[in-house]
Amino acid sequence: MRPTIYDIAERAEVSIATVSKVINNKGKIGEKTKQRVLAIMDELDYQPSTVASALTGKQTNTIGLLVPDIANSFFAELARSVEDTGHAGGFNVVICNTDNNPEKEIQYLWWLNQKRVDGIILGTGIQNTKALQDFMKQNIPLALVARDAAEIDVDTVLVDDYRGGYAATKHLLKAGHTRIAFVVGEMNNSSDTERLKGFYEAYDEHGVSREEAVLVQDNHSIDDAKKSMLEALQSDPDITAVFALNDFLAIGCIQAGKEAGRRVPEDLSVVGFDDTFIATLSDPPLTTVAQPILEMGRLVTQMLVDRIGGKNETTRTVILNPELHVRKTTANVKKAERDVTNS
Amino acid sequence: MRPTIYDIAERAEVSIATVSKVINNKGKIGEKTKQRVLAIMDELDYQPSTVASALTGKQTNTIGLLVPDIANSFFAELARSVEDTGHAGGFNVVICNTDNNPEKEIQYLWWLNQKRVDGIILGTGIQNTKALQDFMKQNIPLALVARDAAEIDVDTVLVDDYRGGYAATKHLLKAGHTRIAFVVGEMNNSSDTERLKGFYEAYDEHGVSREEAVLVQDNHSIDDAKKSMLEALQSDPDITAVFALNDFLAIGCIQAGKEAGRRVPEDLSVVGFDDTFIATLSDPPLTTVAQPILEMGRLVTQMLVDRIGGKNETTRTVILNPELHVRKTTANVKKAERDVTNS
DNA sequence: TTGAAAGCGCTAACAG
DNA sequence: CTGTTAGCGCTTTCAA
Repeated sequence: MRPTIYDIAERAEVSIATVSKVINNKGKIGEKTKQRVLAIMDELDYQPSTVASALTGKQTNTIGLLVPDIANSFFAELARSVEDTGHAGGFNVVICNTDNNPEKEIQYLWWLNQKRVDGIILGTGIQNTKALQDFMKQNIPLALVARDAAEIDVDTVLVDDYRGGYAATKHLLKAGHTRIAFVVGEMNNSSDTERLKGFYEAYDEHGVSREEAVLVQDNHSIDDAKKSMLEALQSDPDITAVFALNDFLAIGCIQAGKEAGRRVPEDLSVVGFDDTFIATLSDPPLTTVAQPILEMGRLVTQMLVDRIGGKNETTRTVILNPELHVRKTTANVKKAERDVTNS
Repeated sequence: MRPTIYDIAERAEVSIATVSKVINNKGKIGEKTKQRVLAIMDELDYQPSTVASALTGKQTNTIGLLVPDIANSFFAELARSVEDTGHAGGFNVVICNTDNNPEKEIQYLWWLNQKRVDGIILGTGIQNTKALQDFMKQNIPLALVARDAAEIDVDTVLVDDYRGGYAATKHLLKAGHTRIAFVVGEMNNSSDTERLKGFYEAYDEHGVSREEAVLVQDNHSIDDAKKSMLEALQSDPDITAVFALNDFLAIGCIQAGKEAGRRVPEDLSVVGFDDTFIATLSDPPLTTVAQPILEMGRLVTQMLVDRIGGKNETTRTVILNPELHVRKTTANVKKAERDVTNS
């Protein structure tokens, strides 16, 4: 069996209290005893049980991370950043895939609570606000990332989605596009709605009627986006550009464009969102609104760790600026028309 | 504060032993008391502390997963599968990114041990065999996935890398390619060496001299692959095909090809490995040797969970068959020559 | 059926 | 400086 603090105490001929003190480097212990105890701990491969010390009021040094799907690059990259930062602070992180399923979200929350994790990062929308507020009575540190939830008062890190939507749209509008497809998932979270607001704001500012825009909803995968974009392109050939709310959907749109015989970017401009690695690997490389994923992960984790440590009193919301990364999937609409004529 | 078993017992006017029994559905308790206790637990949002019960001999219901980098799609998809399967069995999973760094590998192992996780899945090469064997004295259930380690006796799930390498190469050879670049990372694990063996075996079988092959090593990223492939292509224009050991590297090679003015697949055929989602999203879609990632994750996790539960006595090694998925990045070399002549 | 009591491995007063 | 002791929240005999 694994050695316990008693085994160490016995072999070192001291009390368990003394051993505990050298483990935690607390109180005063003679240098000699300390060395002796240390030597024996080493010899026996002794490690204090986190389980036992957690029971006596200490932490579990574990945090939970809820995301819709870790296989989605955005969340994978975010998780990497969270884990790195947590690791640096002595924390392990347990991942939870919610699939945006309200029941799984709540279930995971309670599971983590039962395991006495020290804190939880929510990278998934919590649909059931009531249940969440109930949960918060447990008083376990929470932090939000890439999600906004005005109803609850917790540390939050996100990107200015409104500006992101605005920037992407303006870029397209300036290139002469007016009939733009807005390709989105469920449109059930603040990110989506904020981006749409920015989208419309740009329309207004350019004096283009919002009627010109075409909303393409309910896209949950590359294939969904491809399919619905294909339909949109067929029923409305005037569409010359698309703004997709994540890089995956954008890739689907590029594929749809190609399948519909539209060259990208000459005949169809595409802008994505997130700037995960697939944006650079796409062909052509994708113009997209970049979220500083790694920084977001680092920030939330740091905020959560600080809160666990009892620092920062008031809750904070950090809003980062998204940045439009112009690559090769967007072109001037005039150029597009000229090309079409020539071919 | 969170309610404890004592609070429940008090309110229900029974002993904590009774409460414990209804929690675990053990022993015999009167239906009435049972209902009363249950009602109170519910009312108080009571959840037994995993920490406390783990201290009294029960499990933590947590497993660890070590991977080089969760941001790498192969491991992200694997992690998703592991988490799903674990979740179904009542386990949470904590992720650990090792970056293939021997020190991090060992450190994580001991961290997890200290937290008393019930088992660990190794999806990363453990370079330090000695340290690993030392660790195994802790007697904590271990399982390997996508890695082979003949030195240690643990449950293992992997793909037949030899066959995978052979299949990919044969596909290229049959298309008339002989000068093939073998693009690999560090070549420091069994997967890589086995695939190389399969690669050479195909050469031998086709009566092509192994001298024809060109090894391109030390590629750790898309950019690495792109760069070294570009160099290879310039210094050796006779190369007409490449076999890259993962999809990322393959994408880099496609990019290199395009940059070198080679059309893919007409002037350069590319075969990857893994079949992560980026293979379908690449342009053209990537021909690649598919690993059944989800199944692999499901299997190891199930094996580990079974072992934790005290089932399966002897350790097992499950070898899955890789499958060549032919898509659009490979073409006949003759056709390539003809095309070149025409243009 | 129910309960009393002894631990699980560790921490934290409080005494010496 | 070092040791004694009382818990932390739960499980598990063993009696009643």
